[in-house]
Amino acid sequence: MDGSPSDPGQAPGSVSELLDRLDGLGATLPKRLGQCADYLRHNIHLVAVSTVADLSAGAGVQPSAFMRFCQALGFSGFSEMQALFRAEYRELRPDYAERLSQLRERGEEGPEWLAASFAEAGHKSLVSLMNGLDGAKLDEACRLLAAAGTIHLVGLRRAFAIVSTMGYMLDKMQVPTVIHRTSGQIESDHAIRPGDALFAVSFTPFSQETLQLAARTAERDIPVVALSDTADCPLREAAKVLLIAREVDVGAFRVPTAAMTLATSLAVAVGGMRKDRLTIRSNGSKME
Amino acid sequence: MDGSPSDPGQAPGSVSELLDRLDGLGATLPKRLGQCADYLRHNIHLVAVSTVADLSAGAGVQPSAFMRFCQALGFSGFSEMQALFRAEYRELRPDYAERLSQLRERGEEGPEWLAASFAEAGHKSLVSLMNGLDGAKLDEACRLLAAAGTIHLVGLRRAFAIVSTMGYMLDKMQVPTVIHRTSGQIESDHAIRPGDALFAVSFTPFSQETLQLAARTAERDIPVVALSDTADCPLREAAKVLLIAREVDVGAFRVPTAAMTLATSLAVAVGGMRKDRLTIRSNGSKME
DNA sequence: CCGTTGATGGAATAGATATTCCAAATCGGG
DNA sequence: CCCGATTTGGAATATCTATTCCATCAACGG
Repeated sequence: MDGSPSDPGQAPGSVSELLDRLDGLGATLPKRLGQCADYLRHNIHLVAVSTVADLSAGAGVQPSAFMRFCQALGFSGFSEMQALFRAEYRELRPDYAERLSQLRERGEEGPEWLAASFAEAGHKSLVSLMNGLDGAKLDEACRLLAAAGTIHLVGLRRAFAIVSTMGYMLDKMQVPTVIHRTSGQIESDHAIRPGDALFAVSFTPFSQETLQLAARTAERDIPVVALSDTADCPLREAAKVLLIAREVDVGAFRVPTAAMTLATSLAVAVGGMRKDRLTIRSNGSKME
Repeated sequence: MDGSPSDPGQAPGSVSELLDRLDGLGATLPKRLGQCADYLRHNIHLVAVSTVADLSAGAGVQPSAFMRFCQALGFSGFSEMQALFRAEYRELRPDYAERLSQLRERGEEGPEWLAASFAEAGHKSLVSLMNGLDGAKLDEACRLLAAAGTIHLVGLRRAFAIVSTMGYMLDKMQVPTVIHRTSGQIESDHAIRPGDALFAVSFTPFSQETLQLAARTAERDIPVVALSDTADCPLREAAKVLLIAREVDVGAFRVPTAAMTLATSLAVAVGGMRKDRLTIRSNGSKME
């Protein structure tokens, strides 16, 4: 049955299985098939809605080469591979898009319509978050916070939800954390000591309290990591790293979906690095 | 050029334009084309990845009927219509899916990988939120809160981010709101007066403080609206309406994307209803 | 009840698209 | 430098999909 020796004979049953196999094949593929593999890895989302001609052109190869590539992956041909992507697409796909279109029939502005709109906005925010995300900056932010003694969090108004969540998660992971509420007193400053770090969150319009705390902390050479919704925010002066999460709005309102997602990722990553540090320090005996 | 009188001659330039036109055509369509319209409204997401045969079968009509339907919408044929959906799909589509697949190459567990995972989880949470959303319950929740004098919010730990955001938004919309922090005192109770309403948020594992405040408030016949991540949560006894928002997790962690989206929708809807109420009361003179 | 108009189903056709095939090119080893 | 094995490009073909056409059917007005 399976003539060629490297062919597993079985086609992948899901997209992630396919990606596994792609990784498995590694660099053993001939030049043109390698181009196909690269192109596929970077443009998975196109498979469901494109033709072999489109894809092969994108990869810079002949259709026949792309065909051979599909077969090298274990499929009978392109159609079988595409079926996989289409099936996955059908399942995961927003029923909410349908819902939105149904809701336009009976008047808008109701809570359900709002929910659908905010959900759609959330999808878009997440997409744009990932499109604009700078891996290096994120790594750096992570490193700074993981290296700190105590992590100080500040964020008011809309931003408070973010620091509240981060504070809760960091605390659960046993990372020393303080949430600052600048209720008039300036005493916050003294709690932030050399060796600590400050994570400041502020969206337009920025609260003076947050900006000032960040500025004073930076002046004392304590590292500040900032999260905002725009790159030209006053925090960029004080911050060693400025992360951006912009939300898609519905009317004048927005859900902090992207910011929340980014902040949570950061918290979990920092928690993970901290755990490693602890494990090493205590000589491997303390786990979990 | 355009022979038929009812044909606008111009094809829609986007999916939402298409839906507009669908609504415009309303019930003027003959039976079979009406079936197509219905099916399309409920299955928009299938168009990009299906054939005329699939869709017409789904709608229960002949391919030729579906063809006529596409033309009635102003397209030259099905292909032109499908192109629209495919284009929209290509644009909106998660680059983050690609990113995830690229990241599997160079080791996992880094912050960027986490962000991509949480983003994907967020997409799924939003989809499942909208799939499971009960419009009637949401309306009812909205009505109860809009009718209240002051809206009281309670939620601790993970839930605090939710009430914090709601409190901020309601306040911005000039809805009288109090966020309760049960810092030991029971005095919270006295602040909640007849005519008010309580919005209680609690996720597993539930905090006693929230549950108890909700229970005591319900006993006093003050309406309680609850938000949780599971239907069998202790709040269901006290609550007149229990809303559910379940999050997809990454490992042991989750971002409160769905809950945040639902809560924000509720807040905006309530704010809208309040404004109407105000406008009516003040005899239409106060607008903005 | 009949004739006209519009809608419908199904088969025929035109057009894409996937898939295969083979000659030419390339590569690697002796 | 040559020979065999592999890979490649492009054209030929098979398959599948969209699209049209027309005979039949239902609805409606006279």
